[in-house]
Amino acid sequence: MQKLTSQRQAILNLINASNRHWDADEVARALVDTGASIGIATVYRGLSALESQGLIDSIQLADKKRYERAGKAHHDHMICTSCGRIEEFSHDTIESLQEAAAEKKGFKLTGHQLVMFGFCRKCTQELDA
Amino acid sequence: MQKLTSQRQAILNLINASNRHWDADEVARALVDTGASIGIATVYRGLSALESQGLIDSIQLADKKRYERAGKAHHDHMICTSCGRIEEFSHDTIESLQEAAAEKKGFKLTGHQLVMFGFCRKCTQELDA
DNA sequence: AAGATAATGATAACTGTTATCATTACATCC
DNA sequence: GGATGTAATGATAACAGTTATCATTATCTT
Ligand SMILES: [Mn+2]
Ligand SMILES: [Mn+2]
Ligand SMILES: [Zn+2]
Ligand SMILES: [Zn+2]
Repeated sequence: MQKLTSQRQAILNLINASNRHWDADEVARALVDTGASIGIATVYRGLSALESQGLIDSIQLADKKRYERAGKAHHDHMICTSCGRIEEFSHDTIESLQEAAAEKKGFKLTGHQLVMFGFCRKCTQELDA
Repeated sequence: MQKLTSQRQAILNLINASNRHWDADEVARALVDTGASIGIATVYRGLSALESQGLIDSIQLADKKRYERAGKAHHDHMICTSCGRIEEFSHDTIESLQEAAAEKKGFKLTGHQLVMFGFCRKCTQELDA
């Protein structure tokens, strides 16, 4: 991929302008809502092109892939199964212990994904009330 | 679910008899190969019924769900992206640091999944050779 | 043995995603 | 500026994994 078309520019701007974790459909709808014209296939291709340029990041959740802006330091995710809120966190010790665990098994790591599920503070309070 | 049918028994026996991580299709084919007659829908229903009984465990990978026998202690997974090998590991400190990270964000954890990707020892050697 | 209920299996339907392919937009060279 | 090669677009088909539908069958309880 070489051409940074107006569609891909629009996708990139949208994602860069927020801290959300977008799925392909949300991106498409948000762009169409601003009056842009973009096909869903173009969104999928654009997202994966932008990701392989390193311009955006992604996490693969159970059902679908979600994209977020790049440039933040590495982090993992905590997902509220009640309201869908996605919280980011990072923990250097966890990261290095992962490396250690891999080494112990003779694995050469290329990546990892740690996802934690539970209830965010707000949802916990609402459920307790 | 209350009825332990021959089909579900067969699924359970198959999974209990190995350390593999099975997807639905593999289970179906393995059972058909032994001469059993079982529909793919029944396999899906059986797997999820057995899981909610706690009789088998699962991990949700990017593309599909995989089932393994229950009863092993909690562990996470390391996957070789070259040969598909799935190695299990557990690390108490990582587990408790996860708890700590969640608490810091006000999250009440209900579960988590840590998957590491890379090259297993064998594949690393083959690639170096 | 009956009756109630849950499971089965073939298949349709659904979701997220990639492939196809004709058309369009860019960029480059003349 | 115009021809030409190349990559992107968009509508839509296809695909994988999974769940839903529904008539039929098996299992459990009395
Ligand atoms: Mn991490
Ligand atoms: Mn763990
Ligand atoms: Zn929440
Ligand atoms: Zn390997």
